[in-house]
Amino acid sequence: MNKYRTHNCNELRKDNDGDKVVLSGWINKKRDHGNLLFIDLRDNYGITQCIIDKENSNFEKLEKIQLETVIKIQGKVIKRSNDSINKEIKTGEIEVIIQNFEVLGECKELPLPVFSDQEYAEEIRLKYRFLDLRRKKIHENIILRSKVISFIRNEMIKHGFLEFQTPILTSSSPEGARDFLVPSRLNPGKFYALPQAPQQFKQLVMVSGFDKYFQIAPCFRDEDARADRSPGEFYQLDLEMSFVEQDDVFKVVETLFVNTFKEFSNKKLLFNKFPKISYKESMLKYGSDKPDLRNPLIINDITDIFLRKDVSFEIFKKLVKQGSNVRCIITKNTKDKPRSFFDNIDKWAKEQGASGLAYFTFEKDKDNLISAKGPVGKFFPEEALKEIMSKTDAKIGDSIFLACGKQIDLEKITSLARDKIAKDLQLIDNNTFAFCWIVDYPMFEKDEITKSIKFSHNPFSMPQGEIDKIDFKNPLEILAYQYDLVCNGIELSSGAIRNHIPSLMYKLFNIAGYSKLDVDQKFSGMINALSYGAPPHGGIAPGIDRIVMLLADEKNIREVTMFPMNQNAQDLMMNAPSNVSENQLKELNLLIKKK
RNA sequence: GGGGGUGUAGCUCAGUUGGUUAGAGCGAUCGCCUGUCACGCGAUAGGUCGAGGGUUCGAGUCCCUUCACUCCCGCCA
Repeated sequence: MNKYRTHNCNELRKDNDGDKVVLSGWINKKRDHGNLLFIDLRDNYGITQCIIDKENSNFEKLEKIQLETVIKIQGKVIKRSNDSINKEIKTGEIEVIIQNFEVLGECKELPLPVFSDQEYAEEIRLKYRFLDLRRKKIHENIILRSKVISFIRNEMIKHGFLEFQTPILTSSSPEGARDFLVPSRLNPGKFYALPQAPQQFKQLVMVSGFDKYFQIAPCFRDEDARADRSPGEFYQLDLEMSFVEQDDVFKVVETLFVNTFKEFSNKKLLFNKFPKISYKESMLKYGSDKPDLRNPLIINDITDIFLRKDVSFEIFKKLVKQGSNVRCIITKNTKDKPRSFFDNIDKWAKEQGASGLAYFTFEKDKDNLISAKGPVGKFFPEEALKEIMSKTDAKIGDSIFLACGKQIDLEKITSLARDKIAKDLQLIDNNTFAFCWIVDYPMFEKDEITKSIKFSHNPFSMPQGEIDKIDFKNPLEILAYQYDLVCNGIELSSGAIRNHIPSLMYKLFNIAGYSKLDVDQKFSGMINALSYGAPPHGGIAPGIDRIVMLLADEKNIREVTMFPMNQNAQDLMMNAPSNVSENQLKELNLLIKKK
């Protein structure tokens, strides 16, 4: 028999009545009645109420003991009387009468209470993460994360994928995010980089003939943090397949996500077959390439209305003549909303840096004529209103919010407004997951500052269309087999069918300003491998942390990360990053520049 | 790099128009209490009001500077 326990703290039931047991765990809570003491003993599995009275010689010692001390108790299980059963816990029908106990791990006065639903400052939670992780909600989140990863791994293996590890110390790449660098001792002055993703390696795995690969892969990017973005490191389900087209990848991923989300959440899936939305359509209808499809509001472009002679909204008309566009959002049946509802949204838009949102409501007057009610309604005669209604599917009683500006600013403000208005009108069903694919990303985009052409996503993506018919003269028109998976407005994943043809790759890199020599030098491993018989291949890499975040219904990625860093990329518990000794620096041929 | 929010007891927070000795709950310590499960009751200790400077007869409160944490923008192929 194990000397620490015969049962865990979630095991004993009324059938155990009379059993002699040994339990070990943390003191979760004490309730001291002077001559009678209740102790809630907690371990990973649950809680068992233990009890001792003054007759026992251990009583005084246990009465003084600190919460969160680890103890072992020997005792006897007894059934609780009917009126003292606790239905909140699985062991609530019994309790253990303590006969003897032993302290296994002492506990100092706590810097934060473990038994409490209160929220605490992150700083103290991160410093004492081992205490924070004992708390119920986050403890369960971390267990969920483990189960999700196991489940995904099983599913992948079931579908014939092989799991491989790829190097953590690799080379710096010129594209993408900022690298974390590791100095090389044996190669003075040179550096390894931690992989931003195993992108090149997984392609090399395909070239090596392994057909289907996956990995729960750590990825390192030295960029600033956000609520849904850990600084430094995160995990991807990295996967790649040979001899596939885009739809083959989609099929695998959809099956995986539907199964995973059904297994770990009770929320509804809005689509079992994820809709595909082109990048262009998404930017127009939702103002974003990560639309929240739970939100029924849709953006329409009605620039043409402001070319009509009978419309007299001169501010917008002037801007339209100068090249601006007008986009709008229709809200259904909002004619009875108070003025303050509309004005609040206009005020909010101004706070977001826009010039505000104009609005009016479609009405019918007593002569059955359509009119517009609202501050700018008078500028729109009936015929113009009819045209707006047919373009936007608006009905009498609906309202319209209008924004005018340059396309990029319009996309930004209408996207934000779409979220804001839906939130105010409570249009979003929080009990739903709405997945979609965003497809047909442009291969290139124009850098607004330098005016040069650059890759808009992954330079290794395959352009669409027949290869010998691609119009390289108009690079901004070239679409790529590049796709994102989005759920509830969160970007979960990016992927692509890869370009496995070196000659085509040189052409595309040339457009982005890289010579053949540049490509040969910077991507030598890749380009070399693709020259020796590479299969067509493609893949994707869903973010594990964000998947768990959605399943755990958490807003912050640190709630599903066991030992996260803070916003300044510091580990407050381990004191990382830290200074190193002169000797270590010397070995690495490094000098620290004094300020 | 830029913008917003927060910072008061170990923890979570209150603190009015600038005005006497800065408060509460939890936790800690001590005492009372044999059926609680957020047990209850009483007492005690615990404060550089993030830091520095300024205005003022007087600053937790107003002003300036600065630090920490956090959210957002930039950034994240």
